[in-house]
Amino acid sequence: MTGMPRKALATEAEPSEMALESLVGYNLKRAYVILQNDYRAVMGEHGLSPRVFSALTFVVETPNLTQSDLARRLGIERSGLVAIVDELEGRGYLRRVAVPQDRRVQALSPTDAGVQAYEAALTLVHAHEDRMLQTLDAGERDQLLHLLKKIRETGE
Amino acid sequence: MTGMPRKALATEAEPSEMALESLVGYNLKRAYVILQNDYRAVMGEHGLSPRVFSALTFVVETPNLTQSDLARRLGIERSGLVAIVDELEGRGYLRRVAVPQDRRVQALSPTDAGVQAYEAALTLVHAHEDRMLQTLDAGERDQLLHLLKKIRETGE
DNA sequence: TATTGTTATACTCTATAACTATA
DNA sequence: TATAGTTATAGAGTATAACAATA
Repeated sequence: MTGMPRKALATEAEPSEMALESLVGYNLKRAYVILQNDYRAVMGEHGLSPRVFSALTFVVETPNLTQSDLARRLGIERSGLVAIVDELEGRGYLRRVAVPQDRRVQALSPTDAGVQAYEAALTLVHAHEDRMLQTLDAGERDQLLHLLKKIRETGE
Repeated sequence: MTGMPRKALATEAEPSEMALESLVGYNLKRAYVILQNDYRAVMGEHGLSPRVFSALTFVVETPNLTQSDLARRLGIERSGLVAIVDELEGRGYLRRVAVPQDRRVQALSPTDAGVQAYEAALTLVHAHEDRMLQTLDAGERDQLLHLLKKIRETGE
C-alpha cells in the first residue's frame, strides 16, 4: 500500500491568511534561502561560497586592505575571517603581505589569478541573479535594492 | 601608544562603487542579518528563535498538522524538525497527539499556553518590524513584501 | 515498498575567549 | 594598555543516512 497522500490531515490554509506571510522578516529569510541555494548550485561544488566571494571582492577592489578592515566591512569577527583568508590564499587568489610601518599587520593583496577568479565568479553571479530575478522588471529590481539598502542603513 | 587609527591602510571606497552593492543577494543577506539580530534582541535570551516561532505559528494556525507537513511548509528536513517540536513541547506550547487513522503519525496540537505565547510573541515581532522598517512608508513596505514573494515564487 | 518519526553524525557559519607579537 | 592576527572551542542551523513502527 502506498503512504498517506500529502496534506491528508492538515487543513489547507491560504498562504495569504497566515500571519507569517505579512512579516517582512519571514519573507526575507525565505527569499534569502532560495537565492543562496541557487547561488551554490551555480558556483558548483568547489566554487566560492558567498562569504568567500564577498571577501575576494573587497580584496580586489580595495587596495591595502587589512584583515581587521575586511572583517569590519563584512560584519564578522576577526577570528572568523582567518579561515576565509586561508582559503583564498590556499587557492592562490591573494597574498598576506607584511607592512613595514606596522609589523602587526598583513595587507591582503590580490594575485592575478585572484582578479581573474573574481571576474569569472562575478559573471556567474550576474547570470544567477538575472535568472532568479527574471520575474522582476528593471524598475522593480532597482526598487528592491533601494528598499534593502534602507533596511541596512537603519541597522548599521 | 594607542593603536593605528581605523582605515589607516585601506583606501576608502564609496560603497556605491563596489560591485557587491548592486547585487541583490548581498544586500538581501545583509538586511536579513540585521533583521535577525534585532529579532533576537527583542525576543530576549530565552525567547523563541525565528524557526521555533515560525513553527509555532503553523501549529496554531493549522489544525491537525503533522511533523512531515510542518517540515515541508518550513522548507526543512523532517529530522531537523524533531528538536524544534521537542522545544515547543518542552515549553508546554504543543502536544504530540496520536492519530487513530494512521498510527505512524502524531498530530501537533497547540495548548492554551502555546496560543497565548504565540500571540505575545507576534506582538513583539510586530513591534520589532515596525521599528526596523520605520524608514519605509506603508507603500514601500507592501512593495517589499510583494517583491520578496515574487522571488519565493520563482524558487519554490 | 513507502512513509513517519527518530537518532546519529557531520558540516557550515559564527561568536567568545585567550594567546603572541607588536604598538 | 591597546590592537592585529591567530587558535581553540562551542553553539546554532541544517543535511544525509539509517532505523523501527506502521501503512
